[in-house]
Parts: sequence; C-alpha cells; structure tokens
Amino acid sequence: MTKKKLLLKANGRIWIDVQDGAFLGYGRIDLLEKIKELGSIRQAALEMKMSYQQAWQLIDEMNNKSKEPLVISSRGGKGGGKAIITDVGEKAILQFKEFNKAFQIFLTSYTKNLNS
Amino acid sequence: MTKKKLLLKANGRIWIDVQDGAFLGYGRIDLLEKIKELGSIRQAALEMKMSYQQAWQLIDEMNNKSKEPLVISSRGGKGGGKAIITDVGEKAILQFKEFNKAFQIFLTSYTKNLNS
DNA sequence: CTTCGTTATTCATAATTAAGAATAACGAAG
DNA sequence: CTTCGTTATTCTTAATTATGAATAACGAAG
Repeated sequence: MTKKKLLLKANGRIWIDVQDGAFLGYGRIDLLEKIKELGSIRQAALEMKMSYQQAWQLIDEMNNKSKEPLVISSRGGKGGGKAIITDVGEKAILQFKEFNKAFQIFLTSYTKNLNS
Repeated sequence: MTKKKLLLKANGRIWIDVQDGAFLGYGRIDLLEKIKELGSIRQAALEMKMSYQQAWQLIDEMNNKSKEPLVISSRGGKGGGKAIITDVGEKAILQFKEFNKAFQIFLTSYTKNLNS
C-alpha cells in the first residue's frame, strides 16, 4: 500500500508571450470567444463581469502586440458599433487551446507522480 | 523556409495544491531555501525584499496546510530566535524543483511547436 | 535580571489595481 | 437631422493588497 500522506495536486497556468511581454492568457482567450459569440466588446465584458475599460484595454494591448489585429472594432452604425474576430484571432484561440490541452495532460500526469 | 511571423513563447507558472488551496509555489520555495540558508525568517524576508509579516504568513499557511510543519521556528535564546527547515520541508523543496524542471522542459518543447 | 535580536501579532497607512462615472465620436437607419 | 447603442477615452473614486510601525513574548548568555 502507498504511504498515507497529503493529497497533492499539480496546478498552474500558462500563457503565450511575445517579445514585449504577455500576449495571450486564459482571460484574453475567454474574452475573444465571448466577442466572437456576441459581436460586442461591451456585451462580452458584461457577461464576463468585467469592466468595459478593462476589456477594451486587454484587446488593445493584444492588437498592438500582434502584427495584425485579432479584433477589429468599429463604432456607429446599426447597433451602435461592433467587434469581430479576425482570422488571426481565430487561429490564436485554437493555438492557445491546444497548448492548454497539452498542459492539462501534463498536470494530470504529474499529479499522479506527486502522490505515488 | 518557415513563414515570417511573431516569435511566440510558451510561458507559465506552476504550483502544488492541497485540498484547501495553494500550498507551494515559486515564492514559498524561494523563502524556504533562504530560511534554510540563513536560519532566520527575518533575514530571509529581508534578502527577498519582502515584509516580515508576509514571509511569516506564507510559512504559517504552509505549515497549517501540511500535516507536519515544513518550518519550525522558536524565539528567544542565542541570536534572538531561529527558524529551521524540517525533513518534510526539504523534501517539499526537492519535489517542487523536480516538478518545475519537468515544466520548463514542457515549455521549451512547446515553444518550438508554437513557432514551427 | 539586563541585554539582545528574533518570533509573533495587531493596526494604521501607503501603494497598487480595479471599477465607476462621465462624455465625445461614430455611422446606419428612420 | 435625430435617435440609438456602441466604441473610445479620461478622470475620479472604490476596493484590494502590501507595507511599515509598534509592541509583547521569548530564552540564552553575560
């Protein structure tokens, strides 16, 4: 039998950097997905219980750090304005999700290691 | 040739949880090592440019979440007091460092993946 | 029984972050 | 040319964290 001990769990979080700092993490990915779903920064922020300013700032940073923007927004017009995810943005979402999937597998595997 | 694109870097941080929350991360490991080296919570905190209260609180939480303490401290006596790392603490340091080593390898490998 | 430097603890204040309020700009549609 | 709901932006205020000050307790050593 395995020795009786605390149950440990390997945990962590990941993100993707570019040269000048953090680029894509869980929060930004969630935000991108919500924007894709709702077509609006404000609505996305609302649903994430995040202030509009914070959401806007996250997107702005993201766009500035990338050569091509991940989100394109416009104001005025039908509905007052809108925001859409570019192809670059869509690819970033997929890329991050795969990265995270691999990480979760790593964590699960290491958790077994910690308790053996 | 590979398509010209942003240089991406997989990054992240890890820690070890117990049932009731975070247990061991980079900060606590650094602190444990400094205490081991210096035999004093205060000196360790000083060297880490961290307030004594924060250091003490980190250790206290750590000790409370573990069945057996990782640090034993005493006050009074020669030198005013002291703090030592238990065997459990030493093992925790090693365990975390191995975990981190594996994680760094994972990140390096995934960074290549991101840029290919 | 005084000195010493630390552990242990509490509380007020400083510093940092996040949120909120307020407002201009916008363009399609009626 | 007015209405609409959003984007974009700034500034003030709230909330959260971290730090510093202050002090009691401690026990070995002289």
